[in-house]
Amino acid sequence: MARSPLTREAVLETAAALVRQHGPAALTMRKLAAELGTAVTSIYWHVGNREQLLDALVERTVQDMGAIRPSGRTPAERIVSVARSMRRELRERPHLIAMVHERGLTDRMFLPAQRALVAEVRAAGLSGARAADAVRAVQFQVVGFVLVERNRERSPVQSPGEGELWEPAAAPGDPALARALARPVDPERLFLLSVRTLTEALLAAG
Amino acid sequence: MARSPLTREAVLETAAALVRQHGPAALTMRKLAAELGTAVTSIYWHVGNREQLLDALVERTVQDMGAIRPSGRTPAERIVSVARSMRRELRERPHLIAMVHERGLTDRMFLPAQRALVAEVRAAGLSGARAADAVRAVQFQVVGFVLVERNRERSPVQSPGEGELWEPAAAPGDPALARALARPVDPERLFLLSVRTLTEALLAAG
DNA sequence: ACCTGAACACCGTTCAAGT
DNA sequence: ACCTGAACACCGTTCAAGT
Repeated sequence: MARSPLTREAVLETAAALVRQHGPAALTMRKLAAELGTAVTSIYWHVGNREQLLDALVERTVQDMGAIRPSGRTPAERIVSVARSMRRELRERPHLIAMVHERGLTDRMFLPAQRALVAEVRAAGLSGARAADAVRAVQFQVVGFVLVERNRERSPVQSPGEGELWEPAAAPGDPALARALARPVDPERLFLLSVRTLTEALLAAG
Repeated sequence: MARSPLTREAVLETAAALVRQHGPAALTMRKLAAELGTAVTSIYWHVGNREQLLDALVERTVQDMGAIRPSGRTPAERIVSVARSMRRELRERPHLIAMVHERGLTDRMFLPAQRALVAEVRAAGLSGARAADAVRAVQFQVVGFVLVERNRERSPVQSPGEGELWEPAAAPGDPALARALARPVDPERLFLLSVRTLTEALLAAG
């Protein structure tokens, strides 16, 4: 595909596509060059070395994160809605998000979401250091949950799975508990439960 | 250092040391061979290829995770103590833990901790699916928090840091909030606050 | 200003050959 | 049973040379 003159934008575009589909490990300078129909070394002229290329992709991702529109009737409901938006946005770009995270730009990426959280926390009557704690607790919880979830999906075959390890004997006198632990996790449900519980407890302190 | 006959144990030992100090990326078959004073290819005879070597290291780490001894007077206190133990164990082996996690063995690694959590949750009066939810919510929260924390430490220079972004103007009418958000996160404190809040709220439902 | 190929120093892995 | 070096196919990066 040796086409129109190579441009920084084109390089980033193709690189982003490669990462999105196959992860950052699949982004080699040589494959990228082949994809673009140029010599490997041309890439260096436009975007610098591999590290700088990845940095540029990350920067792009951070810019692309949309604004957050809270919805719901109470502050708690609106915080939960913000959390769900954060999770959705994270899950849509798993590879790129991991790279953003590795570069320590997660906070900057979540600045719009954080502003929304601040507003809701204040609306619930919290202020000062207490309000800051609540905002950060929710933010850590959401990002952490998505990280755990992502890794679980990457290798869904827990060996041996949680299941086998939780024979009824493991929770004597409570077969329902044993059965529940033997079932695979429903992440969506657990996420909602966790965020809702934490949020309501944090706001109740106000 | 061409010494005594090469053994699988020696290979794993040296490999683990390399990973512990410099991370998995620094573990190349050639460097490992140099460290051991053997030919690169000897490693393949003893532990197989690089992937299998990493798998073996992970297996070792999982086995090494100690048992958990809860402490405290109430179930909530004891759950928080379990959470702190989990966090400490995770933080002591950051690289290896990340590898365990990538291979989806986190659940198995935390089986002892999970048993402890189950016991405490039941002691607090929860049972059935509700108890399972509580256990998993705490487990996700702890692992997630440590993952977030770890990535933050790896790249402590948030650019621009949260600080600059939270000029007093950002939280109009609440300079204390703005100041609190401008300060760097105290992970230890935030961890305790988050776990304690979530735990107490989860147990209160029982 | 932009693009190129050759060359370098690194990888993981295979394999035939040694003892 | 254990260890070896040579060889292969892949990396990222530099650099002098082209237009």
